[in-house]
Amino acid sequence: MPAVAGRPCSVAGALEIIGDRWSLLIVREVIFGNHRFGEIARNTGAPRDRLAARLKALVAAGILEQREYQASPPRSDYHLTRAGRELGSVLQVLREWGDRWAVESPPVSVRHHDHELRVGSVCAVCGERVRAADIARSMRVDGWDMAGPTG
Amino acid sequence: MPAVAGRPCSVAGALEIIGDRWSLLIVREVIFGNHRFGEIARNTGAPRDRLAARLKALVAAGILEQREYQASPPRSDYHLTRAGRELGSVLQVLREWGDRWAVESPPVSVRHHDHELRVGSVCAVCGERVRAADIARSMRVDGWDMAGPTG
DNA sequence: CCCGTCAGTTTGATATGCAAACCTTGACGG
DNA sequence: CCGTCAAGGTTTGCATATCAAACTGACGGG
Repeated sequence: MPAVAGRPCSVAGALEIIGDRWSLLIVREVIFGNHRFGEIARNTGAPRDRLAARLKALVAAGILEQREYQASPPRSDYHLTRAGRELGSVLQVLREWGDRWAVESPPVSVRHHDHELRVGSVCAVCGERVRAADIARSMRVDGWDMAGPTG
Repeated sequence: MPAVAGRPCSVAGALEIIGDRWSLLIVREVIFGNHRFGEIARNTGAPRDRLAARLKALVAAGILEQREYQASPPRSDYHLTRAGRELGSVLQVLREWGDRWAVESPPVSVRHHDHELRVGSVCAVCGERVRAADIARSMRVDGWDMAGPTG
């Protein structure tokens, strides 16, 4: 019996960690250079108790690390680990989708050299642009195929 | 006063639409070719009432469209719109992150031509690989900069 | 007639989310 | 001293959301 219901899948696994209402916004703020509890609370709009709980969970999940920047009274801020930094590409893609479909005009400008950044997906192996037609999926775990559980 | 608290941002806007526990798993299943209520319920593990509510919301948000495949008794299935299809790249990136950080070994294999797909980000404008150091951000809305509200 | 399928809806207990107030340590001002 | 303020949370009390499981209603087959 699997630990969780539903198809075993890395997307589900990822969402288990960062798929709540505030995690990605927290990571966004840390990427933006806002490392302190108060800054993150203000800029995300998250309730303080939720934020405290999520920060704790993200530290436990290895996405953030907590650094004490003064000892007395104890004050700490939050920095990205490698796993956290790699969420940057998730945020980029999500931002582009949001720019197109969720807002009227992009509220945040992202410059790349001297032009606006627009991310595109390529296959890192062959360098080709990724198109749905060139992709084939299959399940690697017993008891599942693409249609669902086989048992 | 803004409609929602927190920084105005496309990521927040996107999460407003697909940032709940089930939406991306629903889209995943539809991409996988599972279009019916029962299939999606079984393969995501979502409770049926939540699923019904999310499907309704995703249709309203223009991510899915509902098609009646028989009239009596009325039965419909769900298909992706353009906006929904474009969530594919979000899922790809999220899957890669999950493969690296959320699971022990990738449960789903994605083949591109004759090799395993690994997505990489490039700038669609200049073609260069995207690196954090080449990126500069700024807010386009009054009252906010990268540090937070200026008011 | 009875059973099964499908797409939801209803129900009732439980968990989660929220805003706001509160706590603690210390710095600063008078 | 005394009051006030800042930071980083924690506590409280209430409202809402979520869940599993049972139910509905329209069919179709045997």
